[in-house]
Amino acid sequence: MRNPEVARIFNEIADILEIKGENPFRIRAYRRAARNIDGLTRDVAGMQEKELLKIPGIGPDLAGKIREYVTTGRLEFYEELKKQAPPGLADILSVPGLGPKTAMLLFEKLKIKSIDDLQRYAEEGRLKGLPGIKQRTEENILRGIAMIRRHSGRFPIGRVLPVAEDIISELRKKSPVRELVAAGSLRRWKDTIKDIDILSTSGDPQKVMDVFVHLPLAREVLMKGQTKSSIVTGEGIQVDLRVVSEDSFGSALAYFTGSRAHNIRIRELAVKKGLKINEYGIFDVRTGKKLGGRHESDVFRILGLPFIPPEIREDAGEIEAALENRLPRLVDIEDIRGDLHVHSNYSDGSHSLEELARIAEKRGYEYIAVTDHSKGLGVARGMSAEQILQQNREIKDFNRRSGGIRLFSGVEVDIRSDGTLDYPDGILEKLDMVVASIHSGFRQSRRQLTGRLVSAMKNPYVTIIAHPTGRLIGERDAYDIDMDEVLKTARQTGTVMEINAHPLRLDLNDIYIKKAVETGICMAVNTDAHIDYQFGFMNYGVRTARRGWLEKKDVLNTLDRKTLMKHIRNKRANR
DNA sequence: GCCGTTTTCGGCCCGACTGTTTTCAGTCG
Repeated sequence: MRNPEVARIFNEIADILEIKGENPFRIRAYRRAARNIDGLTRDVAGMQEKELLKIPGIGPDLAGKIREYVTTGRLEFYEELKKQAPPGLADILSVPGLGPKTAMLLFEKLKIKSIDDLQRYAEEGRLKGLPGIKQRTEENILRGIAMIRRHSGRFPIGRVLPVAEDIISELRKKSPVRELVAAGSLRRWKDTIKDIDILSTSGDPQKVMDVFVHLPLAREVLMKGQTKSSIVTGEGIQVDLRVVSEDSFGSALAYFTGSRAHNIRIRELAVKKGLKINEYGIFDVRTGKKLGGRHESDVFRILGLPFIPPEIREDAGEIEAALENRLPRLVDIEDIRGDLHVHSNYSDGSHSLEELARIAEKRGYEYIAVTDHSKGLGVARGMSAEQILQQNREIKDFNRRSGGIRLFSGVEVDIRSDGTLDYPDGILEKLDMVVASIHSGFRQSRRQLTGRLVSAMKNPYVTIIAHPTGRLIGERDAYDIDMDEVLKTARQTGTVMEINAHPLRLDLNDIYIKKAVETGICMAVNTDAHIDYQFGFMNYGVRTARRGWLEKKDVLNTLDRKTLMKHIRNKRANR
């Protein structure tokens, strides 16, 4: 897959062009192309010019550049550009408050071409005296450098959401807010978040701003204005708060939910219809009359579009789908009837089977699958063959007694480094369902890792592949597998792919989910819960599923118990 | 550099805040 490479190069080209002060629309064209290539499920290396031209934002020029790069491994235009602006120069654009104009100035006047250079000059007070730079700017640059040295920028959503909830509840208690919601990438449920955007309405915006910048968790105040302020929390997360009037709330919410690329497309549509959209409302350009803005739905309605759910507002085809009235009907948390991957105290979970059943019942589930670790996973107190058979008997016994919730007997069987499973088929066939996953040998070759998953999927008793890429957001990269091959095999064998809802996993991720949907395979959204509160992770999983355009019909655990069992037996029968 | 029910040229989303300015450019989202 060459797409990430091509996307990176286009982004770097955009950076350099920006520093050179080129036409902003040309720069935007490169960035848009980069983004669309990155989100593509097909490899651009295998596409002919004609197919490339069908990608939004790719015209004859960029199609040619893509072909040049994938066939020769080199892009002449890019090599030339790098000679004109040193590659490190683009890095200093990551310093907050420092943009392309300043970068060029610093390079021309002082030959600064890296963040290290910049820091040295700033510390020695040698930036002062350049046009537009005085004491204050120098201080801000040093603060900015310190900040990016502390944090790489994006945080897993599971770490950010609780912070946002804290801030929202504090503001509710201490300031005169009416509406108060998180917007931005948090409302779109991206798996990683750069900053928290909060939107509110209030009769006294100034008071809200005052309370906000004095919140105990505000370590630093980046800016404070009449209607907009920014702070940085102790964890290093930037939080932007915006206050608007009640009758602008809807348009402001649409605007601050983004994504930016989505907004630009929406506003382009508006311009074509003689309308103007900003955070204050939707206006008729000719008469200046305000047509709406109180409710977010106004924006879509006035444009003649169906409502687009926040999770898919990425300019990744949702605008086209809306225009043609073929938006997906996304799966909803209410559709989920059970969890097919949870652990008990038979292995490394905290609860007994009875306790798990009570927790699941409280959530309104019809069933859960108890899937403890297999013996190979010593660290997780994996079960011996005797133990799992014992557990199986206990589950059957429970189901006989229980009138309500149903427990499925299962296992999270380890896929060993040679691709074999940790239990023989003779044991697996006694269980209702089998979840299989990789827990070791992450550094094997792409071929080996792919082969392990493929051979596990070919086992008729393997129902679900759990956390298929093994990534831990911010801690461990996905291991190197050929996802096309894996999805193709899933399709052929009738194996289900998991969307692991743990907020550090969210694996498969949105991009792969979309690809899986296109491949036509069935998925399951599971929490992998080890303790009661983790059952609540289901929402993260469902939101991620929605980002991948997943519909209810694609999700195994939206089925009723009988249909679900039929699905599982189907694979076993087709061996 | 892309794009087209304003179609092969001339557009391309829109506004808030900061710092250094005496009216605005740069940056950000």
